[in-house]
Amino acid sequence: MPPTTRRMSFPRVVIERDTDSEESSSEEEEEPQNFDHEVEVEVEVEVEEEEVIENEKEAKVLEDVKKKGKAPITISLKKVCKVCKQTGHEAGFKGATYIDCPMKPCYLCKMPGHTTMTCPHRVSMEHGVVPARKRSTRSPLDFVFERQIRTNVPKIKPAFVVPDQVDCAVIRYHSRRVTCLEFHPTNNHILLSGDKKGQLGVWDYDKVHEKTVYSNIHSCILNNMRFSPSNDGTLYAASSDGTISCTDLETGMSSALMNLNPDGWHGPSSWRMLYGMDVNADKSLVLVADNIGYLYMMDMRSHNKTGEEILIHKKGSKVVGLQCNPVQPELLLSCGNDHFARIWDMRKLEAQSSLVDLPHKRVVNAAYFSPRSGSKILTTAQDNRIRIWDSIFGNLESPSREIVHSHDFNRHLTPFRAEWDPKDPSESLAVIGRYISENYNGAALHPIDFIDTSTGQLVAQVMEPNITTISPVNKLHPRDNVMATGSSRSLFIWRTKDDSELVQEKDERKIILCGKSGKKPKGKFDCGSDDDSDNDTFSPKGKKSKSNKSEAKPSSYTLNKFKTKSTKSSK
DNA sequence: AAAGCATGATTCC
DNA sequence: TGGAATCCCTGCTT
Repeated sequence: MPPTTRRMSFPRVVIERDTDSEESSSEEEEEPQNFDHEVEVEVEVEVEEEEVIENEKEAKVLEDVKKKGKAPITISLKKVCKVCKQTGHEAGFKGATYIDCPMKPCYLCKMPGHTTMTCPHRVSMEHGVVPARKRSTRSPLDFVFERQIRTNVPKIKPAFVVPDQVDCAVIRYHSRRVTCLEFHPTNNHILLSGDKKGQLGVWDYDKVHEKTVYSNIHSCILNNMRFSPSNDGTLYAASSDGTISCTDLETGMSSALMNLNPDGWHGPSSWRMLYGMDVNADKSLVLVADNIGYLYMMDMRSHNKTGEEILIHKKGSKVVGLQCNPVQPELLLSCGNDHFARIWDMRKLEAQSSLVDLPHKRVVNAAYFSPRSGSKILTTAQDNRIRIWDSIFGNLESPSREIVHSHDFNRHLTPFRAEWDPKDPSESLAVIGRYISENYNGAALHPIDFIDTSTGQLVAQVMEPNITTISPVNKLHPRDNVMATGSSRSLFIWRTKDDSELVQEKDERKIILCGKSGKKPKGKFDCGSDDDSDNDTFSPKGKKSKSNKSEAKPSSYTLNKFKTKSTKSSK
């Protein structure tokens, strides 16, 4: 299947400023940023000329120094690479295209000797995602064996359905970046979102305006949340404040069930945080793990801790992911900062007793069993590789596939996690946001990638000109062809184009602006009042139009800045 | 428009 | 072993 291409036109967008005062709290006064699309102008620097000038300047400096008879002070007037501090090249954005520092290893595959632009993992596919070569550490017998075991995976892969169009959004809904998302297990239009500040958002994206942010549940990062398997109005959340919260979504009442810091703050070295979390319906347990390698279990009925904590990862390292196998709930998968993902048998859980250790080259952000058979494992590591083990019953010595994909660690971003599409019967489609940007007709955009993990092929990359921030948090709906994205502080709901047109009468999107909006509204998502620039087309109208030869795209497509419903905006 | 800040894994000593 | 320096395509503010 060829990669799904970008949409050639974008629908009209209805923007509404949030009127209720439910917006998430935010200390600072906020000002919307500009979003006037300035098309990239390629500045072709005449290097030689510049060098001459610089040399002249340098010579002058040297001359002055000589006159004064003092020891020469080294003043470099040459432009210096901000990455390696050497001259002769410069790293950074040239328009919407990022130029790597050639002295550093490739930002994509991390190998030295080339840059992202010429990375072999990018060249063949134009957009940076290709399969790594399959490792040949397995014998043919392994594959035969594996085929016998994996019986419940369909032989013919159905066509993937990709939600590729933003249907509605809440902009600046959270007061800090979004850290996790969860769809309501039974109510199809409810999206739960957690943020770095510990706030919990509940948004009915069908009735777009129905949204709440709870700000008093946690005091810092909400790392993971799960619904109670026995009561879908109850949500558990694990936070870096060291507590598990249990929230009744009807009443908004919340209680802390576990507190790893009962004595309060005694400095960063003693503060405990909760990261990984899952629920085990069979055993009626909430499983959580902390920042120093321990696993805790809590009974969901009594809300009491059961048993002692168990060291499941290297002491002192974060355990960021926990998941019980969907088919065999006594199988537990964990992953963390010690560069391992591990499989455990919950019937004999103790330190050092893992069934399997899956080594990675860097921190493992996430590890998931496949959603239906539970027999595959998908991990996301900070070495820019997605790894897939095709069968937990087969040879687990090395991953079945490693897919090079840009999802680096950045301390200011929520860690990326590749997640399975729960609706894909073949258990091969996964979604993950992309770190490095693509020059998209002059705008640097960060697509969300859909990857066929059975081949490593990029199935689709979805993006939206108005989302200029990176989208590390993405969740596919368990039943509908819907995807939720958390990008910076905003939430987006994507649908497939056809579905979207069924839902919306016209080709219209509903965008709700939250957060304090300050003075003159102007720019992205915010052309509400007087900023009524009719220039909605986004085309290389630039001055020296020598840019984008390679981007052989239509000369213009409609960007449709998100408009207000108010009378003024539609011309 | 440029600079500053928030702040986590890793490396180095 | 532990603290300091380093970092890199961020996102926001002043």
